[in-house]
Amino acid sequence: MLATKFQRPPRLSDTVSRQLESWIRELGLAPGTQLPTEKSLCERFGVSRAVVREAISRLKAEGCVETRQGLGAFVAANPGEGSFRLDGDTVSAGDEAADILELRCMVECGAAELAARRRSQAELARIERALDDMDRALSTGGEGALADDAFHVAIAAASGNRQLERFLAYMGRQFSDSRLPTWSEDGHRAGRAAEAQAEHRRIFEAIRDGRADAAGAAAREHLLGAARRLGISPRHWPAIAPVGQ
Amino acid sequence: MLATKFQRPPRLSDTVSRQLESWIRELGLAPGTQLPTEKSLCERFGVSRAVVREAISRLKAEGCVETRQGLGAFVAANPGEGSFRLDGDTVSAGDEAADILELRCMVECGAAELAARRRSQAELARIERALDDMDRALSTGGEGALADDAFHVAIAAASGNRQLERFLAYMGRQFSDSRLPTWSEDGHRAGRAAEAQAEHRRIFEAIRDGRADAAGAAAREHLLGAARRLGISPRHWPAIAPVGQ
DNA sequence: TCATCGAGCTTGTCTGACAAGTAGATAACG
DNA sequence: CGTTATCTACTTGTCAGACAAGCTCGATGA
Repeated sequence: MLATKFQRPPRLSDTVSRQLESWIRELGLAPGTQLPTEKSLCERFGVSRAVVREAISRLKAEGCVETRQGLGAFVAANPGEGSFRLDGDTVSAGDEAADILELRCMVECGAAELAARRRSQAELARIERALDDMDRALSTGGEGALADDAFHVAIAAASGNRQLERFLAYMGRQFSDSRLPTWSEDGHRAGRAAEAQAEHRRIFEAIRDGRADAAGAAAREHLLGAARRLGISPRHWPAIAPVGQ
Repeated sequence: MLATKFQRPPRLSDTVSRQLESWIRELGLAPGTQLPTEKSLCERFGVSRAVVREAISRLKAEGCVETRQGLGAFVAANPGEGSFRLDGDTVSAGDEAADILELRCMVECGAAELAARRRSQAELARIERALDDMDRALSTGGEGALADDAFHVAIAAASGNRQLERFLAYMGRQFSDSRLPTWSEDGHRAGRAAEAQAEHRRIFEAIRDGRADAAGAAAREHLLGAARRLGISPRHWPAIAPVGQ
């Protein structure tokens, strides 16, 4: 099934974009250098403009090309540095996990504050639904990690800031393991799940009541609690606790 | 010149790809799920097939969609897994520029607070050096954007959080244009450069004196000022101003 | 029952056209 | 002569319609 993937003839736009990319890299074109026009690329590669445009569209998505209507296409400022990545290996290492948690704390607190200011009824309901799901998981001893995820995603969405939402979603994915110790059987028994849920509820109530500062503080408490439950608390971490006091 | 970036109307294909992406994530479509056909997407978004194809091409490049000729388009195995990206094109749309600034504000304020707590003498000196460079640029009417960049990078480094530093460096790259209106000839004449520099100095002094809250507040003021200088202040933005009051 | 074929769908590619934005030359004006 | 306004040529962005290539599935026939 997947084998067919490898014998499928490559699409023209892929070929062109690959050639263009290596062309840029090999010639070491400086950022800002203008690329040939679409028309001349069509002639050079012997393809239609649609293909060239799709190839360029891909390079744009990869961040190594920018285009301006009426001007042309240019080598982007930082080819290859177009994205931010927290790679999985570093996430587990002690200090870096703490750093990431700290970064996440800043953003998550900000999201909670904004959510308290801007939440709509629908978004509030979505947050509460996730909260209820976790309540159920708590009473049945079941799996609550998914609802936990949904809870944080819903808060990010309620912040009304799409970029913030995307960034937190990204961090959440990288940190998906981090909820296991809380919602595992052990976590239920040791009361970690109940503890986390209490923190969740405080965040929700503050957002519901529109108390931005309280929401931020509750989020901070929750992240601190998460760090404790994960056993993370190196030299760096404690420093952020007193923020706002 | 590059400042026009912020008022450029977003391209249709960007809008479509963005909507498609959020659509996929919000519905939580499982990997392998088939997407609507290009034709129906055209009707749904009211655009031509070329636009839909470019949007999909972009999602393919981002790795969250795969297509098979004769079959259709499908949600990829790991949608948006590997990295986080604020791409240059989406930065242009007004609301999104505001969202990014808002996100940046959270992180930059946090960095300033941490820097005030953790700065070493060497890091402090590095910040001051960048500040002096900007002073020189100010008095000679010269170019200060590079030193401006160095200033913020130095603060991020002084936070002692590597991940935070990397993330701010990434955002700084994406936002490199944003300092032009401040340090351009016009910016010098209109006093924007002097204004920014005064804000810089307040941040530096708070960090030097170890006043974390003041450093955070000064950073917030600076980001608000930057937004003002860029002419960004849509519905979203003002809400973050009163944080901490 | 089973192999074959074809209609009808999908994406991939091509073509030609027009709209929108920019830079540079040209012309008009003080 | 210098400055401003306009116009032209060129670029990317978008549209429309067509055909090619690949896939699914049911009708057809042995």
